[in-house]
Amino acid sequence: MNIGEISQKADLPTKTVRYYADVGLVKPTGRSNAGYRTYDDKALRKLIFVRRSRAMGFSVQECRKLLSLYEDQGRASSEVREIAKQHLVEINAKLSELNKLQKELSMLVHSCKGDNRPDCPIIDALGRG
Amino acid sequence: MNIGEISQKADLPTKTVRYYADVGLVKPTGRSNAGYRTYDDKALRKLIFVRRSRAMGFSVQECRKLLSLYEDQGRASSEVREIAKQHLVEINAKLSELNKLQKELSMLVHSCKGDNRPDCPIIDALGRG
DNA sequence: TATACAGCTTCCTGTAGCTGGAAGGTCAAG
DNA sequence: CTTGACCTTCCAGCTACAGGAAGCTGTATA
Repeated sequence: MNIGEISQKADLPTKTVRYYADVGLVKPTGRSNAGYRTYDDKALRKLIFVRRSRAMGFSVQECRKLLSLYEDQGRASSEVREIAKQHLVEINAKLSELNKLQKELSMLVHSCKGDNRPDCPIIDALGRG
Repeated sequence: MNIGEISQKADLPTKTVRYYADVGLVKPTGRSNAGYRTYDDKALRKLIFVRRSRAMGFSVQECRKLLSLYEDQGRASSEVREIAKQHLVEINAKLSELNKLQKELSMLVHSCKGDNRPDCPIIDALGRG
């Protein structure tokens, strides 16, 4: 497979596949005579794995680790679980922060009449403190 | 005020204050003979306004707009409200995405025993599809 | 066979919002 | 006079790519 084909199958932009190759996350299986990157089905599975991991919010670094565990038939599931748990902690933190933000901002939006007068509780709230 | 003093009062790193000056968000009031940035109380209020806006998740671009509205005594509150509302939409989108993620990942973490055996539902889930 | 056109290559730049560091000038205290 | 804190500019790096230029390759068609 050339990069275009695998990009389609993995549902990733070619730019991204090339990037993953550059940073050594998923390297091409080989090169054609003309220098084209070539990929096999195993690489495809890896790319899909990475896409899904990224969609789960794992960083490229984390994907690197997860991928090596994915590859390693003898790995312990505890390692994977640790990464996922840590990630979950971060997600929860972000979630509660966003929730706070949402409450505060929606309160402000609702308290603001949004008319032509300059009186605006949103601006006032941002200016205080 | 020199940059150090205003940074403390505004509760922002000097690097950040300098950055805001560079991008023209909050410019120093003037320069001392030695070339030191100098700030007055009005600039301080602006910096605090920006800090709070950033904490509310507004981008620097949005802060630029909000700041000009903050400065403009004759502005209509509807403009501010529009920005805030749009921002709220984005926050809500992110929130629901994160919620989905959280559910999925915590399900995976709970279904994974995390022992020394290589059998791992997390990896399996990432590998499928 | 010429030519068009899609697909591939590398390399460079830019994004957001800073942060860290190097090299060097300035200011007040001891 | 020296020390040390504070300031300056400039340059690099961070994440995870995206956009684009210049140029080679592969195939289909006139």
